[in-house]
Amino acid sequence: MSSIIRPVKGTRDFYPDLMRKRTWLYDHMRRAAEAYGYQEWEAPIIETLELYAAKSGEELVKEQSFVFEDRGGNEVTLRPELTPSLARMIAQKSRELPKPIRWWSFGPFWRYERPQKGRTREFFQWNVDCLGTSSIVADAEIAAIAVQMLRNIGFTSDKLVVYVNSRQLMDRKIAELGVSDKDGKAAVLRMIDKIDKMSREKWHVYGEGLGLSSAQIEGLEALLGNKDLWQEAPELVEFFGVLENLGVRDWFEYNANIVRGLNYYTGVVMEGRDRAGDHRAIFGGGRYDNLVADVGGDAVTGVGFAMGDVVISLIAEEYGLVPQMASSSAQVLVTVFDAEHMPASLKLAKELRAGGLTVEIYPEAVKLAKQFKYGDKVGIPIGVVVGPDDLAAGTVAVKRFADRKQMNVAQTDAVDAIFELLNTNA
RNA sequence: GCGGUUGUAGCUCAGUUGGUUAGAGCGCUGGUUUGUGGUACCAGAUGUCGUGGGUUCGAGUCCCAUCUACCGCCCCA
Repeated sequence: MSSIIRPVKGTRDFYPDLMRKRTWLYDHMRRAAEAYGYQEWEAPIIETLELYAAKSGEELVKEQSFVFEDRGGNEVTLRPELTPSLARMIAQKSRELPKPIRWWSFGPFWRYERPQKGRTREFFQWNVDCLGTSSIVADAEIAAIAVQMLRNIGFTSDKLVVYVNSRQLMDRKIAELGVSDKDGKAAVLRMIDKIDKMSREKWHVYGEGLGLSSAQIEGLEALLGNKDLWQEAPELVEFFGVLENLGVRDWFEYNANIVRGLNYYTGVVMEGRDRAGDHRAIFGGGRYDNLVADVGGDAVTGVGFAMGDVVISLIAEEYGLVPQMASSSAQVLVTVFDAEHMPASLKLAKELRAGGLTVEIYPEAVKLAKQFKYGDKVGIPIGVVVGPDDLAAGTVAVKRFADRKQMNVAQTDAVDAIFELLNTNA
């Protein structure tokens, strides 16, 4: 046991039980994105370090990415996020792609951090982005898609919430406090991000450490406590208005504390959370109007969000929203009466498949009880038996496990009979 | 990088102030039932007690180290 080679720290082995849950999430993500006309795409999972160096968070690139040299001596990184790859790909084709560009993606990402609850080193992330339009409708649409997915899996707005803020608004307000240089503003944004994580005293000390006066710190505090601040930002007023029309306004709240860590955000920023506050952010996103130009392309504006698979899975499990799913994808288990009847079972399985059913055959002539037990255990709804009596009569025994309903039907009618059983309730 | 918790059967765990052959439930195998699973009853198999050292007449239990997973901090796309 202890000699089995271990998996890499922070990775998860997707055994079928877990894989089914991931696929379940993926299906809901796909449905939500496609409902709004988004196209699926994918980027490479390794990129040059250079791609991230400019615009992602500094900590992210320097300390939390898997960076290594390839055999040619080039520095490459396992992608820690998708948006820079998106910007790069858009930049390459920005003149030929019809706008708005509506794309979604789901794939693996890596961050070299200490694994904890809701955080792994390899994780899967759903990205939805709309580029080539500055309309606030795009910001709201992106937000609505995230909510759509959460609704699809059974969440309601009393459990989850999306906090919203505007980088432009905060920029303006911070400038009004007398912080105008770029680095100073970035430091204040980080300070805002920390307000919920430290005591008021510590937070004040932290602010003083940044060189802020106590008047400035108190001003900032008042700012963050102001629930109506959004009314001073036309983009937020409009944003909430569009959400109203899209029918999802109840999921959203203004929150001045939300600024998000990424450096490239320029406008609306958002963060999905559980209202109970027991978990990390479910998704995060915002508008990034300069990113495509920053990787060398024409100016193409964009807005998007990313949802990791880990936190949403934890919360969905917590609220009992993940359905029980059968292990086997088969609708029918063809049993084997004894070794002599194996050919008859194989032929029957072939015919059932030809009739459009998914079929597992039991590969050994063990006693029927064992075969039935197996079929029930892996979640196959129907079992069939072809024994000597059936063979002589040209029939098969068809049984629905759920209610033990069993009937003998002519072999030629088996497909219809099974579909009938599958389509009626036990 | 810092602090803490943890590790005993396939799984979830119990195991007294250190004491002789390490237990339970679930699961698994067989049987009650040689053409039929979910319940019930009967029987059975299964352990380098994470790893390496140390203390002791004696260690699953105490000490040290180490690894793993987990929980915080840091950071967070």
